[in-house]
Amino acid sequence: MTDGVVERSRPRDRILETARDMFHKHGIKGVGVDAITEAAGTNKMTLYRHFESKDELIVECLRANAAKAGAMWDAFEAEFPGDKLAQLHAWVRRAAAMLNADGRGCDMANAAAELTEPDHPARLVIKELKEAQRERLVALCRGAGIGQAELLADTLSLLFEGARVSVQTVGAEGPSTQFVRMAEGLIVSFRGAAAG
Amino acid sequence: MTDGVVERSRPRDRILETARDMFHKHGIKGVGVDAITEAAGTNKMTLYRHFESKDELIVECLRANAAKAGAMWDAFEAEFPGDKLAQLHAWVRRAAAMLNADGRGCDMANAAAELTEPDHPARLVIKELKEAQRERLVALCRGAGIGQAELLADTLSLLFEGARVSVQTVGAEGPSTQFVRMAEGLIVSFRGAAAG
DNA sequence: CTAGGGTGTTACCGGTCTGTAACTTCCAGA
DNA sequence: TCTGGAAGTTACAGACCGGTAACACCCTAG
Repeated sequence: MTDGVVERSRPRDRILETARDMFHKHGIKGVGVDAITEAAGTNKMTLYRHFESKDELIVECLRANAAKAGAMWDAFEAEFPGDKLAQLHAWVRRAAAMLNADGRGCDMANAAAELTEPDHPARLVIKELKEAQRERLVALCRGAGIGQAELLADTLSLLFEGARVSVQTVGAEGPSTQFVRMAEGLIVSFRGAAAG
Repeated sequence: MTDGVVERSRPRDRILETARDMFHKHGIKGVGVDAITEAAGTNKMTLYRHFESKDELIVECLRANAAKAGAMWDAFEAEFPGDKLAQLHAWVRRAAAMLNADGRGCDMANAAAELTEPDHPARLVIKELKEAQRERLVALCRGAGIGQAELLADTLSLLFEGARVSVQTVGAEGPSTQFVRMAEGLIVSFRGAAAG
């Protein structure tokens, strides 16, 4: 009931969406396939007809997350076409909004914390997404005319990543409240360094 | 065998130490009490004579981590008595060393990712330790004569936290390689702001 | 030497986990 | 209306989980 999301759509989509939601809320190892299928209004057999294992379901969920993240970046470009600096500021606002969304951190980071086997198929997806995110942030910084684009991008991404785990450990009233100020200050500082 | 640590000491200590090690490596939900006691060279009954539940064992492990972290801060004070700026630099070096220690992130953050129940006893320990760490970092920044001590401390702590999850997701060759440069740059920048 | 507490051993409980088999029901397209 | 595939249902396998009971052992303090 609390994890509902049982709109009428194809079972595979319902399972995927429900699993994403429940993994996010309760962690991957904290949710069994039975609970997922029940919340999705279907059953275990149907799940195993569409996904060959729970691990594959996990991977598919993470891929869906990656796709959603990709769409976010595209939305920035659509909203401020060509204006990379404006897109960078949009990213900061968007990141800050995520911090206040709920007390859970990044699904990718959480999955990496749980899936400790070094050759787990999910680790590849996680790494790919994180590297893609970094490249897009670097591209924004570079496009915004910032000299040390990689360094700023890495700094901003570590700050954001840190802020997300901070809300998960000490809550939304901790150091993460300063995220926007930090990020904006860094952007100003790096732009100043490029100009001066 | 890989998770050995079976020196001859009192069973309780062996269990605690082994559990800490295995929780760190494989995650909390990824390790059962049977595996812990076997690696500690003892048995499940002995575990339950010293800890009333797995949850209590978890809490005790996190407390041990907190104690070790506290000792680290005391070591800074012992090495550079009174010189808060030197202690701050020592913290940066120490933090960087932790990044290259192994691919696993902060035990507290990982535990927070796994233990999603909002009233889990471990969450209190996690929050307390993180807040204590923040206060000690703020004290160092303030003692070093930095004007916006809280802001610098929060920035450094988010950077470090982010770097730890970064090594866990993309590996040690990702953005975390720039951690020292970022941190030292920030310290210089904040000191300059105080002077000017 | 003896008593007693800490420890080890074995077996077990009820529950949950991922994953499968065999069968029934439903529904859309021809 | 017929048919074939997708979906639902029930039951189960085999493993593991946290936690407990009952009992044998050993080692040290008195």
